[in-house]
Order: sequence, then C-alpha cells, then structure tokens
Amino acid sequence: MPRRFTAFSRDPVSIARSLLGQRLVRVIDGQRLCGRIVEVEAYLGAADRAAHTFNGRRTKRNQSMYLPGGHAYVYFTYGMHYCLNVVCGSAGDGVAVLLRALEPTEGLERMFARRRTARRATDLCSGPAKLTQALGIDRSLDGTDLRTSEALLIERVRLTLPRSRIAATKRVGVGYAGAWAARRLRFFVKGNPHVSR
DNA sequence: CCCGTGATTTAT
DNA sequence: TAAATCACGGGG
Repeated sequence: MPRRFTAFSRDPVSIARSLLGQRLVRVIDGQRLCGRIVEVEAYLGAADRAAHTFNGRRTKRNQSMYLPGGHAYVYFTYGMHYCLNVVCGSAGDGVAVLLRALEPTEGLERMFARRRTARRATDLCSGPAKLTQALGIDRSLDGTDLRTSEALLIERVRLTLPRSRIAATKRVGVGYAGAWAARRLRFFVKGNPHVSR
C-alpha cells in the first residue's frame, strides 16, 4: 500500500519540489482516477503579488487558502475553469502550490469521457484546468483535507526527485505581478510530455 | 491571433 | 452599482 503524502507544514517551494513525481488520486464512485504530478507552481502569500492572498486579502473565494497545510484550495476562474492548489505551511499563512499538470496513470478511459476535446493522453491533464476537468474536481472539494479524505489525496510513491531532473522557470499567466512575475517558482519534470504548453 | 464565460475584485 | 479582471482552454 502506498503511503500518503502528509508533509505539508513546510515552505511551499520545498513542497512544490517534493510533490513532483508523487501521485494525485481522485476517487469517484469507488473508481480511482490517478496521475503523476509533473508540473507545479508555488504561491508565497501576502508578499507575493501573484498570489490570491497578496497583501493579506481574505475573501469568500480564497478563505481555504488560509487553512493549515494539507487542505485543498479549489477556485473557479474565467467563467468555466477550476484549479486545484495544495495549501502549505500553518493556518493563516496563505501559501500554496498550484497543481498544473499530471501524467495520467489510472482511469484514462473515464478521463477521456470527462474531457470531450482531448484526443491524446497528453491532452488530458496538461494544464491546471484540464486536470481538474479530467479528475472531476470542482468547488465542492474546496477545503478538503488531503491528509484524511477518501475522495481526494496524494500518495507518496517516491523520494523527492534530484534537482537535476527538475526545471525551474517563471510562473505562467502572472505577467501583471511585477518583480514577482520574474521569480522562478514554476517547477516541472524535465522532458515530460505531459507538462503544459 | 481571438474569443467564451461568469464569479470575483476593484473602481466609482 | 458598474466596470474590469482573470494562476485558462480551444479554435483558426
């Protein structure tokens, strides 16, 4: 039996790196939909202009981002997309890691059924809103405790990848964030075909 | 390149 | 209350 990933009470950059290669698991009607995490981004809280918690902002939407590390923060954007974050640190920190891409490993048939536009396996989970659509993740899972939930969790299936296998670049879609847009807070598995864009 | 789509945020 | 924004995806 794989062990659950539970080490969420740390800084988001370390957690972002150690999440790469681990397995995101979604269970619907007793059926598992799984993928290896291959791309993530760290959001660093009140100081980070690109974070939803920038300047200590607390709203209805982002309140779960202030929960203790290990909870899910699921938000809705562009009128049709959901994105999944893993909250890090301690209660009130407002720091998180956005899951941006998975390499699908279980339940591909069902993922294709949920993503009508996907033609190949690399179309299923190669973006933050693609992976939530493929795995059936929406606002009803906002605030889920990933350490205890049977519906959404992360399995630790390997040690943290060596730095030589991880690329670090600027985050996607945060050009408005001034100096914070330049920070290399996006991490992905080098050469993996399921990474976005 | 552009557009859909609507909740959330920010400006008046 | 009104206007602008948006951690995106799909199509041309």
